[in-house]
Amino acid sequence: MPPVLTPQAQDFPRWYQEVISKARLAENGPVRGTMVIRPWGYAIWERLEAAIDRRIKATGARNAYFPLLIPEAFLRREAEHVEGFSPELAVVTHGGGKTLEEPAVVRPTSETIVNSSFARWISSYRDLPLLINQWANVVRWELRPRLFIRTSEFLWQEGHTAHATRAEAHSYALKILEAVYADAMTEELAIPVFRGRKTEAEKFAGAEISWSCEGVMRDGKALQMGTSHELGQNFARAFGIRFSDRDGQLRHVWQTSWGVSTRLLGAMIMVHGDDQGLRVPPRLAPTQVIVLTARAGEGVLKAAKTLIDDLSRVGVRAEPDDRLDISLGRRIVDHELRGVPLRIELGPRELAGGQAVLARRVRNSKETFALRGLAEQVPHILDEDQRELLEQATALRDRRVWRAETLTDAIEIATDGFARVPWRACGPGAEDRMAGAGISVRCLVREDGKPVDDPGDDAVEALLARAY
RNA sequence: CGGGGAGUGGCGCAGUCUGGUAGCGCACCCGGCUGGGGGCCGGGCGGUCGCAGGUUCAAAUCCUGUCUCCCCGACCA
Repeated sequence: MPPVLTPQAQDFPRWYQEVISKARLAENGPVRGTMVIRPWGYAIWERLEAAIDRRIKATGARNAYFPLLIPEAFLRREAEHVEGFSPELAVVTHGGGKTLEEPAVVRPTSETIVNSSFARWISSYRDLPLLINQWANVVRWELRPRLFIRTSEFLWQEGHTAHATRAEAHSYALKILEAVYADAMTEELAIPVFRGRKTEAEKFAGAEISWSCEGVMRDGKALQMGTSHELGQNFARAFGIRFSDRDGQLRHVWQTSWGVSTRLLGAMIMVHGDDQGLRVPPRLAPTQVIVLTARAGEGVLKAAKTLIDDLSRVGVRAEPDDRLDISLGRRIVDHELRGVPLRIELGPRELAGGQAVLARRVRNSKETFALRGLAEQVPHILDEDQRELLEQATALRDRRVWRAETLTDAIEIATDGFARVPWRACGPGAEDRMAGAGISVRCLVREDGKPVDDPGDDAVEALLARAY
């Protein structure tokens, strides 16, 4: 595997600098391991964010913003939740020049502060379902931050909902997993994902059931790309979120929470990146076509401008590169490193023949096209490349997944990929054994593809892998 | 907290074992050439070798102490 694909500190490729940079802990610096997304990376994120946001809103959810600081006592209300998060909290002890009577934590996630509001907002079944989402940065003081994948501060989307029944909460949690997360990952990021249920050991602190999307990186390791939790009535009881039902009974709400983060950018890099740099899916690329003028000349600049206008007219995001003071090779490499999907080269030579060279980043190919009518073909080429990226990623994934019948075989396989093994065959204590080998159950799935209602069912399989 | 490794011009590194004029690549500056895949030639600027102490005629190099950073593991979107 090309080492360049894994964002290890020792092999930061140059293109990494274009997407993200790591802010170091310094006197004037921010939190250790905080991500700073640079303009090109941010523009990619912005498109991804918009794509996810659209899908979230289509489920009926609305955006809101909640406070950054959470009274410590809120965290303590849900026993498992506080236990899960305590070690990684950043705590504010001073404010206004004085020691605070009660410390406040910087949100690691917002269940507690959101639910303290929900308790006041909900009183009737008519208030349900309440579907709220927020885009926010959160802080988790991880022992060991990892670039892209686990930074101390990260930007994400967290959804919080309240429903009248368990069944409603259940189906909503799955709708988010499927119609929002899996769909955006497949269609926008061009990354295929496994959807499944977390084991008791792996589920979210405070949840009854956690569902997740698991991606397979180029090196065979797993990345949890998104989670959707069924919180049952745990937080409802802790925060007193009750409603009068149709029958006049006072009941606790059933809740969900779910999130995806800038980690998705890490997934994009680790799945699609190659030794030439990043490859950005056309749908997410801030610039889809770079029109590169090879040499100066009266006709050339004009032809480039015309082409860009034509491309814009058919809905393609195109930009010129006419920096003739920089060598051609340098300019080409710049765009390759950033993963701009298409590069069209124009020079006197092409112009004389009424042609242009089209270089496709996804398949690393180069062909000559007639200039006339080229713009109209570009949208189709971009669609094709988007599809091809997904196909490549799917093939890559499928090569990494193997079936096993016993836990021993599965552990062997999972040291270098994914093992799919009957969960029942693993038996009690299986997860401890895996942990010894650096492996974990990424999620539980069913052979028939349906969600896992009962982990004890014969049809349930476990997906084992090493994880980021 | 456990196990490794590294601190040398702006960045990346060699030199340390075996003490003897601090070097290389990139970047930067100047001049010229070149311009269809990270340009070439020549000239230049820039470092009290993490810090403190010690040994020695002489320390980046040996000794003692100390600080910092990175990697692997444990925690995790």
